[in-house]
Amino acid sequence: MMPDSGFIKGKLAEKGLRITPQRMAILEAIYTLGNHPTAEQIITYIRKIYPNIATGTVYKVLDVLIENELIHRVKTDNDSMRYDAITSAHHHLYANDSNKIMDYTDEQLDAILTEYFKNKNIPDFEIKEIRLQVIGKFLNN
Amino acid sequence: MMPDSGFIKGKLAEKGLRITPQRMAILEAIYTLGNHPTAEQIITYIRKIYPNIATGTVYKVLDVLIENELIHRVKTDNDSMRYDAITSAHHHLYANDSNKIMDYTDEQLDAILTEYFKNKNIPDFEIKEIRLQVIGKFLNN
DNA sequence: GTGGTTGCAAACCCTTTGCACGGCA
DNA sequence: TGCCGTGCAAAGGGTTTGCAACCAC
Repeated sequence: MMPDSGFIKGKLAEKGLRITPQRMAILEAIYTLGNHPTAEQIITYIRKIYPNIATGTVYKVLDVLIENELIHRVKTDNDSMRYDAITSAHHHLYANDSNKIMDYTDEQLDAILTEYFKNKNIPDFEIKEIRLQVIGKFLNN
Repeated sequence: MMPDSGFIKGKLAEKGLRITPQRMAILEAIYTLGNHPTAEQIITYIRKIYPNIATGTVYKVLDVLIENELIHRVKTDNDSMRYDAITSAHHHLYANDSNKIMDYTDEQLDAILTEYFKNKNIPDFEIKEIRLQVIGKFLNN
């Protein structure tokens, strides 16, 4: 996936964020890299065409993007943080032997969970988001 | 919750682990502290009665306990690691404004999820565990 | 113009590691 | 007794911070 710069610009503008080359590069990197890149992977990718970007800048921009809900942060039990462009609600499959993470989206599952929690109604807790982590391993590879 | 030392000893013995004062203290601390303590909270708690325990030892013991499935490691998006005595399969409620974590156990939910994934059967992926993270906030407190 | 952003490098913090000593089985 | 476990202190590594220069708006 290689979004054009208009798409990326739009995402930033939508949130009233200042458009800077760094922010565009970082957001584009996350969309392009796709598979839940680490900060390091994002930095490496961007430096190929933009060698001067600073590590600190990347972390600061990532924080801004998270605050503005343009990306998510994903963490596993024995891993550094990973970043993830927000497209729609989705769940994750974790392979605990290979550190791979895959998205899992299924409307039926979301419907089941919503229905379940509507009936359960946990007292004094307001649900904002439901995330499922499915842990296991990928076969044959 | 304040488990007696026989209970703790049993847990270690069950797994064929050598019984040492440090291991007993750490496991007992996790049971007693209850609410998903951080390593630091565990260390502080233990040092009150056992001032000489080394930080490195605590981390090493925690790793051993995890490997032997006596405890779990829980991670949130903006937090250091937390530890959790394993009692039975359970899910977590995260409050993202207060860093609180609560356990959530419900057999009906587990049944629904198991049923769902049995029918779905994700290709090339063998499920070991399903964890739900419910993110939101606690009301009135 | 000016307040939000960036680059840089040092600081941070939690966690891990190596090694000699000590204590459980 | 032999070997695993512990203490200690230093190193590690990803992330954060402070500040001056810079540039989007």
